[in-house]
Amino acid sequence: MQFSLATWNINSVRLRMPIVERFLDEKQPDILCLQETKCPNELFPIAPFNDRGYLHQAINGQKGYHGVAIISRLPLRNLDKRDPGDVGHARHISALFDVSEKTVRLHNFYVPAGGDEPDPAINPKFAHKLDFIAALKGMHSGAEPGISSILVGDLNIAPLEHDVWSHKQLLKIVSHTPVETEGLMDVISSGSWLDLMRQFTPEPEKLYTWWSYRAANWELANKGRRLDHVWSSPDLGPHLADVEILKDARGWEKPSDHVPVIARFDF
DNA sequence: ATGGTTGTGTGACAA
Repeated sequence: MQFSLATWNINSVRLRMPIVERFLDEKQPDILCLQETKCPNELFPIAPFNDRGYLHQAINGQKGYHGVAIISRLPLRNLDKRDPGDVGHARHISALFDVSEKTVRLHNFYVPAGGDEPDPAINPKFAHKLDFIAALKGMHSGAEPGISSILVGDLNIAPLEHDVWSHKQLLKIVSHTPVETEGLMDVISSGSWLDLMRQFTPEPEKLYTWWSYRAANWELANKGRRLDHVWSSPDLGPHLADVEILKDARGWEKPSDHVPVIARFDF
């Protein structure tokens, strides 16, 4: 059987429902993980998802900022949420689901962007981002015996040289500073995570999931970064069939500045 | 080019 899972920083779920519906109709993932929903739970637009067979949701939202959600055709259980730094931000939710013979713990993260100054001593937003890296470092893909793991989301870090348009020019830019990139690569190796997006597309091929709104022509300039990620425990690696970055979505009407990433598995 | 754009929610902040 095939199973597919998508992640997308949507930058306001209510404003973007037309392109969310288009995405679901065209790609039909079994599970969609959203970040930056900017929507209180009681105002989350459930009906368009239910109409398409997504009867299960795990939502952690708040007014105005942040917010994450897992939208699923498969039942979700054992919901959990974390708040690294204990600042009251809705930036994580996790759930268990069953697919084929596997039980999977799915984590959906929205790591803080971290502001402009990459110095935790003077920039509390960067310190908060480092709290998330520390929290991720405490997570192992084999944390729960007998349960596989998938971790997705907008991690707001482009860890590899070819995850950005210019490694040299971005070394002092938040999202690609050494403390972030080395931190995230430590998380991947110490937690035994597989970086699924790089399984079939290793460096030096460029991979981007985000293009700034501020470019006059995002496509022509192509100054992208890979800020969105899909990781799994090693046991799921042999089941990975394909990873698609839906770059076209950056050109849809009223787009998010991030595009969806879809991982497809054969079980 | 130390700019530029977008969203929330109606002023300032986050990204």
